Formats: sequence, C-alpha cells, structure tokens
Amino acid sequence: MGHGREENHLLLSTVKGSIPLYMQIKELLVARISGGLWSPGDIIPSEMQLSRELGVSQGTVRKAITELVDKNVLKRKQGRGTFVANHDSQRALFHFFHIADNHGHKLLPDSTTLSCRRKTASRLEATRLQLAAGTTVVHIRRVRTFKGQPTMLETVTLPAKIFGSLGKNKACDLPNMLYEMYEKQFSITIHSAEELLRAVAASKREAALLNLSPGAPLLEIERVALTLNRTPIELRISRCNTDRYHYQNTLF
Amino acid sequence: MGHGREENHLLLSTVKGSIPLYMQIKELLVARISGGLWSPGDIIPSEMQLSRELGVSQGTVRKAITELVDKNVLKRKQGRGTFVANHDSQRALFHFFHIADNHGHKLLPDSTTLSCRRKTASRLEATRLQLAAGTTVVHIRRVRTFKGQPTMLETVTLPAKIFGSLGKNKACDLPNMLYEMYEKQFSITIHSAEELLRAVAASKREAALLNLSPGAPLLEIERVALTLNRTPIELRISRCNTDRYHYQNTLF
DNA sequence: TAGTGGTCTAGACCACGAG
DNA sequence: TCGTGGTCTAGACCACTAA
Repeated sequence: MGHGREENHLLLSTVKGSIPLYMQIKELLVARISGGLWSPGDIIPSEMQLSRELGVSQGTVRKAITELVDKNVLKRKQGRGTFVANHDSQRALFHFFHIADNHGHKLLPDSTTLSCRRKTASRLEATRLQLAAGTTVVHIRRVRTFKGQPTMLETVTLPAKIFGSLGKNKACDLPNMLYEMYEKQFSITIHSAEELLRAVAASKREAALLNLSPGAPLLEIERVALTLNRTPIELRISRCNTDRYHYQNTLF
Repeated sequence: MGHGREENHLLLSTVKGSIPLYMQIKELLVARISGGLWSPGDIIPSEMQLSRELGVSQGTVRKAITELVDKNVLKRKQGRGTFVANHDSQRALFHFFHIADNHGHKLLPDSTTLSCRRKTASRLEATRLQLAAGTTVVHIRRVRTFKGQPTMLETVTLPAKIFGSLGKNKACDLPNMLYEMYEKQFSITIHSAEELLRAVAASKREAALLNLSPGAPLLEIERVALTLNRTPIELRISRCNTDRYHYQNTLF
C-alpha cells in the first residue's frame, strides 16, 4: 500500500456499480479548475502524469479529458500539452456573440459606456442572478455601434459582492470585451449562457439613441452568463436594431 | 489475400499521413445512411461485425460511432445495438423548436393551415434553397396557436421537385410536425438548421391574424433546414408574438 | 444464455513542438 | 532527441436486453 493505484481509494471509487472512473476524473479536473488550482491558460499535467497520479490507465484519463475538451473546458495542443481554456476574443466572438451582418459575417461592435453605477437589484435582476431581494449590484449601460452606426443598447448587471470595485467611479473605463476583463481582473470565466429572445418596441429614449422612430421593433436578448460550476454571474439585456444585422443560430 | 483486413484496401486507406481510419469509417457510415442503405430507425451492424467487415479493431469502429452519436446521427441502446436516429416528436421539440413560455417550458403549438400551393420561387426562396431562379416550389402558410391563442405565423417553402405531391390539392391535410412527415413520406431527414432572427413590425394582415395592432413588434425566425449531406431542403419563416413566449437558446 | 454496448487496461507507433 | 497528444490494437470484464 501507499503507492501505485492503492493511494487513491479515497479519491476514486472502483466499487462495482459506482460512477465510472472517467466521470470521477472529469469532476476532479473540473474541481481543480473551479477551485483555482489551475487557471485559464495554464497547462495541466500530461495524460501519463495524471494516470500515474490517479492510478488509472492513460486511456481512462484520455476519455475524461476528451469530454472536457468537447465542452470547451480544456484545450489540447499536440506536441505541447493540455491547457485550461481561456477567453481570447476569438472564442468570445465564436461562442458568445451571435450577431452577424446580412452576409452572415460576424463583426465586433465598438462600445460607448453611458453609465456605470451601483444600485439595488430589481426584481428581475435578483431573480436571474439568484440574489436575495435588495442585494447591491453593479449596473452598466452601453451603446454598441457597428461601422459607426449605433445598433445595440446593452445593460449589464453584476453582483456587487464580486464586482464591487467596478462602479465606484461613475464613469468606468470599460473594455470592449467584458468577458476577458472578468477573467483577468476577477478570475471569473464564463463557460455557458442562457439567452431569451423577444421582439419589443423601442421607447422614445431608446429610439433617440439608435436613430429610430419610437415604437420601432427591436430584438431583445436577455442573457444570463454562468461560470463553470453553473453560478449565474452576469445578466445582460441587449436591444438590437435588426435592420442591417441579425441574430444567427445553428441547430443540430 | 481476399480475406481478413486485406479485402478493404480499396475502401480504407492506411497509408501513412492519410485521413485517420475512424474518420474514413465515419464517412462510410454516413454514406450508407445518406444513400438509403440504412434508414432512420434501422439497426446497424454491431461494432464487432463492422470491425470484422472493415478489418479494423472494435475500438476504431467505436470511436467513429461515438462521434456520430454525438452529432445525433446514430443512437446507441445498451444491450440492443446501434440505430440510425429518427425524428420522434421529442427530438424535434428538443433540437429544433426553441419557443418556450415565460417559465422556460417548451410546449407544442397546434397548427391551422391557411394555404398550400405551388408557385415560382421568390428571389429569397431560391437563394436560401440553392435553387435556380424560376424554380417551382411548394408554399405553405400556417397559423400556430398556443393554448388556443394564435401566436405564430409560419410560411414553409419546399422544392417542388422533391415535395411535388404536396400542394397539388389546395388545402393539404398537413400534420402538426412536418419533419416527421418529411421523413416518413419523403425519406428526408432534417439533421441541422441555420436560423436568422430579427425583430419586425406586424403588417395589417399579420396583426389581424394574431389579434395585435398593426406595427406591433414580432420576432421573425428565418430557418433553413439541412439534410445529413447539408442540402438545404426547407425554408421556414415564422413571425412570432413574444408577449407570452420567447425564443430560448443555450450557449456553450 | 448469447450478444450487445460500456468501461478499462496495456502497449504499440505516429505526428508535432520545443530544446 | 524527448515528451506531448493522436491513432490504433487486442483483450478483459461489466451491465443490459432479448430470446
């Protein structure tokens, strides 16, 4: 005892009828990422190292890693190693941004921050972010423009408990790509999101900001973004003029 | 020669630097489905049978099958075998229907057919279905209702070359779930789709059909549905009242 | 009981990247 | 040249289904 695969009886259970080893390994790897032991961009131990450490075959570790690669949690690089996925702007654009022009080309809008302040969560905000009523949140309003033309109005709501350092000065200097900033400054990586889409009529205020007539139809995108352990971390409501752009989705 | 793995040198190439075996096997399996050798719901040969037939190990066949299962092309049933996926209404609802009520529950709308006739393809229809200008198509208009309330207007366009037997009588008797019908009556299985979403204003006609005021915002969903070999086979444009319902999407 | 897919092992060789 | 992931093999045992 004390060496070989004996030393992991506390970690991995091989009891008949229990959860398969590769699933236990998946959870273990996710736990090490969620727990901060491995951060986005870090290399993780090689398949052989992990198989020795955990007392299983390389193939079993491989299967666990493969499923996490499929879920965009890890990234393999042949000849180099396996890495924790990080949010370069390419990935954000590819996975989390679905607006394209009428030729199907995605392009990144510019952003102008209108306001950035702390406030008490509205009912909707508290519900969507799973916060108690009355919790303080950071509230950001932005205009997003394509080729100089204001096209989307965005309101972003974040729990102040985590993002409190934002919103302390009224006019934050915010980057265009918030998810990269969440990762770098707050060690929070967005891994998935739920979006609800509706058609709504532009208010006078919204119409003025987008150079439209009041009542013009806008596409509303209500997004809740989740971390790896499925904690809701951001509510983002976008209202988009879809005259020149549209929301694009592929179904399998 | 003439037995064992020798007999597949014409089918599978093991030359150094060529496409991996499991990918070649994937294509071979897809070809047998696209070609009609195996139809939706059919059982395919077991992993052992295929590995003997193709002269590879079971593990290699397994990897090919696994990727097709991930893409919803095949379906494994432990202890029974592997089957070609078919379009039960569950799958259609789960993969191809994204409208849910404000609690996030998906429910199936009823359909009333307004018209069903042949006509010449419009420019948009020809483009989306990759048909030559002036090609004949079948054009269907439907109202879809949730709990008795008319909520969506749908226009479906199909190439008459394939679906010609529809639209010969003006008031077709169409089932609620068209994709099941395509599969059963025309041996066409929808495997993926591209959707474009926009907000539009209801015309007088549309408003009347949906009990709304003219100009009310509607969510327009323009869907092109594709077969397994990526041939566009259906253009469906839906205009949806999103007061009580919304479009729901999950991003990874 | 026989046959299927599901998990797991051990080991081979290849392709790639870095030193 | 060495270590990494990528592919492929051969064989073991388990869990499930149907006859």
